Amino acid sequence: MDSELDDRKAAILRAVVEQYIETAQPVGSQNVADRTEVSVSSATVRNEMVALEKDGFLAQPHTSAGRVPTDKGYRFFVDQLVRPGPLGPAERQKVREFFARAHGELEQMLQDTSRLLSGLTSYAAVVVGPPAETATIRSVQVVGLGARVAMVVAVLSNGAVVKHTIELDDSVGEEHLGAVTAHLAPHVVGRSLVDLADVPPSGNAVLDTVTNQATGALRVTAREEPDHVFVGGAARMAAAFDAVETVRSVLDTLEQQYVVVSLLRDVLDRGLSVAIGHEHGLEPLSECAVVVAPYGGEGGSRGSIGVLGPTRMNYPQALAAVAVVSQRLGHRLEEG
Amino acid sequence: MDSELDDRKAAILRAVVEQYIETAQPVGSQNVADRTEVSVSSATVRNEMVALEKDGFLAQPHTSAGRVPTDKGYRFFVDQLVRPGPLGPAERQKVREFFARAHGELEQMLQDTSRLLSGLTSYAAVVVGPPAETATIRSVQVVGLGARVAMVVAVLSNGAVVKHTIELDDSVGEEHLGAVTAHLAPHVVGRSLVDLADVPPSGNAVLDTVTNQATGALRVTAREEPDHVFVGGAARMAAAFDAVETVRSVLDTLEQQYVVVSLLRDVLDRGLSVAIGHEHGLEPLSECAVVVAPYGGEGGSRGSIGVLGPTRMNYPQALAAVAVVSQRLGHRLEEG
DNA sequence: GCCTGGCAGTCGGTACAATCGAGTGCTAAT
DNA sequence: ATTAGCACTCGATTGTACCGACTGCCAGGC
Repeated sequence: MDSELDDRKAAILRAVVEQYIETAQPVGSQNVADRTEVSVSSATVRNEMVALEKDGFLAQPHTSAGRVPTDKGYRFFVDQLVRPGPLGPAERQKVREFFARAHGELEQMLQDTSRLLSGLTSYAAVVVGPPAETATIRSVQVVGLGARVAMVVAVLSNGAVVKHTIELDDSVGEEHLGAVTAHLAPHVVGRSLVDLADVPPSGNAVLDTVTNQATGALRVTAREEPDHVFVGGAARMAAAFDAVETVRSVLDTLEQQYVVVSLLRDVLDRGLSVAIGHEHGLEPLSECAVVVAPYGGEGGSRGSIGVLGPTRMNYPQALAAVAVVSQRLGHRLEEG
Repeated sequence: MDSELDDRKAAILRAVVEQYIETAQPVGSQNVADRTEVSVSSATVRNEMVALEKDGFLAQPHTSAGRVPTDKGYRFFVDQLVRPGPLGPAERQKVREFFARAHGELEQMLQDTSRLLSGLTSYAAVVVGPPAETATIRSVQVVGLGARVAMVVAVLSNGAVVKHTIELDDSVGEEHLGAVTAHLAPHVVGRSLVDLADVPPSGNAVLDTVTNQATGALRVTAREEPDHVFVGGAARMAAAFDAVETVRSVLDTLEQQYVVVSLLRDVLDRGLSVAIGHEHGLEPLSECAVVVAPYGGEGGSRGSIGVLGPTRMNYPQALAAVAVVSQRLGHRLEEG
């Protein structure tokens, strides 16, 4: 394809993208020519611009307006023209402070992280918790709640807790549940939720029934427990767009957590760290770009974080923020 | 005060409010006079309107425009002019179906309930989970996670699970934790998180230290565990306002969960079920109204639900939806 | 052959005036 | 006390003119 551009075209494209990101206004040839990096006249810039437009990197909202980058233009920009970009000192400081006093529970920390990331970039941020598969069960317990209902609770090695209620037969009394716990625990502790073996029968029918219910419940949590998603700074999307209808549809999508999760997963699976406009298939987000990164090392539990903003987002900044936060978060989770 | 209005004034006020709720346009005297309920001329309506405006029930955006209800006008409307209002058959059906197949975990169900309520009203909905105080501990366990970190997990009678990590001394081994659990459990099971007694010392220094850490951790969860809040349909706020800045500030407030919780609590404490505009102190929500109801009976765990919309919300519908859902949800939670 | 200055042309945005019309307040008549 | 009528207000709409920021193209210059 034509994804090669000579130096001058590249410089012009860069100028347009940077300018447009900054001002949100179509940028004209004069404007570009004034930049020191481009030392040709506006007429020459215009000529190059028609070429860039023909190749699909730029577009014109209407005749006699400046040019605006297309998705393809942004793509070239992030792929070829942009280094990760440094984080400002103020932001560095924020990150440092955050991780210095980051404390406590996994979920709370992930939620706070999404707020941090949103604050750093002033876009919406998403943090997907580590999937249950990667953690092993440290402890399991069956607890009676009411007359005929009990709850299976398992503590995982990454500090998450999963639970699921089970319906009991009338014949099961509180006293059986302790036995079930005792019988069940040795066979599941140390394993992951996804590779639970069947527990060998004990001979006692009641006990075995409940035990099977419990392992079944655990398997269910592994399968249908939605990956925990934490969205921070959704309100900032309102500031990023001025069409209220766009805001609505973006927020609407953001509320469907599984959509967000699979979006991030898709992007990562395709080996990308940025998806722009229509590149991800989600129509309601076609005016958005996402910057994604996995966190968590090989050993520990892996998850992903992302920033969602308008296609004209500040890519260098977003890339830097996502990179730093994912790295620090990964470290943090590994040390427990 | 002047909170008494003769029948005609009341009828006119009602007409203005209903019309404005429907069209979002200032409503004029002619428009009101055309209504069958008001059988006087537009001139008379005008005369009454100046009175209503002087008394603060109506306002004029500018001269030569129609009238718009003030917060006080809405207040009179909901207090005097509106019966709870029936739920449409389609909505009834939605509610019925929802509770018919409502299943599983507490948190999931509350989240889904917020979606339901939002769907019924097409405003944003908030569900605040039952506070930890009302539930008693059914089971407690201390589980080692890493080298020097353990987790205290307690299962509550309402099906909630609270957890908190504690830092261990080097000298504490995995084998101690079982002993701590055994020593701790009898003294806390059956009690509420808020009235934990100190556990009498066992004589073993290490064991007692960890036990105290564990009870401390439990107390912390009771105190600082934020009430769980579930917001549904926040995106619908975008459709309710056309000023993007309003949308932003409302969403921003909605993200600060503790603000939302205390808003609902405040309203209920004042014995209200509706708070309009400036009646609740939150400036960013001054263009919003909330309709609130507690759920959960005397015995069971209590929480609250609410609908957040523009001041010109459809009060009859919102009141009906909130009433029905809170009642059904309460029943549902009592039966477990 | 590539750049560039110059120029005609396009088109959105703004400023201004005229007009329209919904709605008001007031008054006089019933 | 009610109402018909009327003068008046003022936002919204329309039309016009104009400005200015662009573009595309062409002809002349390096």
